[in-house]
Formats: sequence, C-alpha cells, structure tokens
Amino acid sequence: MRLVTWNVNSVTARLPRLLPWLEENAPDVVALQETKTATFPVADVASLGYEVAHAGDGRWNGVAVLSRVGLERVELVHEGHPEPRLASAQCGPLHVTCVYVPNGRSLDDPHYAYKLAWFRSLRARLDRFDPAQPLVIMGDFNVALTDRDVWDASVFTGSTHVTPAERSAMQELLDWGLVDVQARPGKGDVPYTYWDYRAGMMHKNLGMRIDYVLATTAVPVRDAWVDREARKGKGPSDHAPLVVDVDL
DNA sequence: ATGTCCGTAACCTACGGA
Repeated sequence: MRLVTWNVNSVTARLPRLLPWLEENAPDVVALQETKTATFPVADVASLGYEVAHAGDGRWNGVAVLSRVGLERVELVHEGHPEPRLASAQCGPLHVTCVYVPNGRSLDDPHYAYKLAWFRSLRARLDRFDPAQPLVIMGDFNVALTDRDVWDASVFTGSTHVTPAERSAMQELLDWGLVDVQARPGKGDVPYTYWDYRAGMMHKNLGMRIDYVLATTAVPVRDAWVDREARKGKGPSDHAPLVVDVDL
C-alpha cells in the first residue's frame, strides 16, 4: 500500500499538478491539507479510482482522505473544534487520520493557544483507538520536532513551530504509540517537506520539516521519501508530498 | 528569510492567512 500526505495549498489551484501526480505515483491512500474549498473536485479524482472524504467549508483550511482501497467509518468532525482540520476513515486494513494542525501565528496570538488545545484534543482522541492496530495520522502538523527540522534554528527564536510546548504536544502523540516515519535523506541531507514561496527559499533549500506520517508499530514501513520534484516547476504547492510505502 | 501565492469581496485592487 502506498500512502501520501500533501498540503496542496488549494486543491482547486493545484488540480493541474495533483491529478498527473496521482496518475504517476498511484498512491492507495491520499491525505490532503489546505484544500481551501467547500466543494472538493470529487469527479476528477473519482476518474482515477478514488473515493473521497472531505471536510471543507470555504476559504481556509480543509482536509481530505482519498482512498482506492475502501473508505469506511468516515469522520469529518473533530470534537470541540469546528474548523475543518481533521478527516479520518478506515481504508482497507489501515485506519487513516488526516490533520491540518493550526499554524499558531505567533506566541502572543490566541491562535497559538488554540494550536496547543487542538493538539491536546487530538491526543485525547487517540484514546478511542488501539496502538496495536494498523493506524496512521498524517498531515501538516506545523511543528518542527527538532532543530534539524528547520534550516536555521536561531532564526526561529521566539517563533512558533519550534517551542518546547509545541514539540512536547507532538511528542505526546508519539508516546501513545506512534512512530515518526523517516523519509530517505533529501538534498543536502536535510529532511524538509516545506519551503516558503518567498525569498527563493526553495532554490536555497531553506525549508522545514512540518509534514509527518505517524504510524503505529503494526504498520510495516517499507520505504519513505519526499517528492521534491513536486515542489518545483510551474504552479507548485509550497509543500512537497511525503510518500510512504507499507506492507499491508 | 519576509523576494509569493491562495481565495474572497468587491470590483480590475486590497486583504488576511500562511
């Protein structure tokens, strides 16, 4: 089974990149973030064999799980948090949760407290599941787990994405029984999944690792990589897809 | 690093968000 998580920064704007990518890479389960629409292009992906579970209400956020190995027990509401930032479903043998964690904006912004609260409720939600079963949570977590996951840790002093509170919030997910699936080393031996559109950051390979696939030990991981080519060329998202092959 | 891109509302530009 091939899994992918990709923050597409508008599924509507990204269709000319997304559809060929899906055809070429043929993932079985796809987790998309920042779909930025209330009306997912269901017919376009149905023609490629995917069923869709989409949570999206308009201009911001929006997440989707696409599957061609079954889509059951769909949940689109994250208890206590109305923004469309979580979608989950049973995809054949694997339970899949797609998340778009709040950005946080800045440490003194109410959105930062919201981010931490959102993490807490995501951790509480795990209590409904069994870490001995095949399960993944994948998406844009808006956290760089270690200093190695940003191009220059000193730049981030006093910023979101790197604070001990954010990192421990994510660590609590791992401590429940999830493994942070490591992609093959990228260019320059850096693990980035995101490069800001501004300031030639991609060209300079100044990025961040903020997209993750977290899997229980019941998920046998065969391979994992970041498709940097999808971040290049005409009309890319600012995130690259993280692809994981599993023996399920 | 602050060099771009997205969708929207309201108009052919400005804004919030990332």
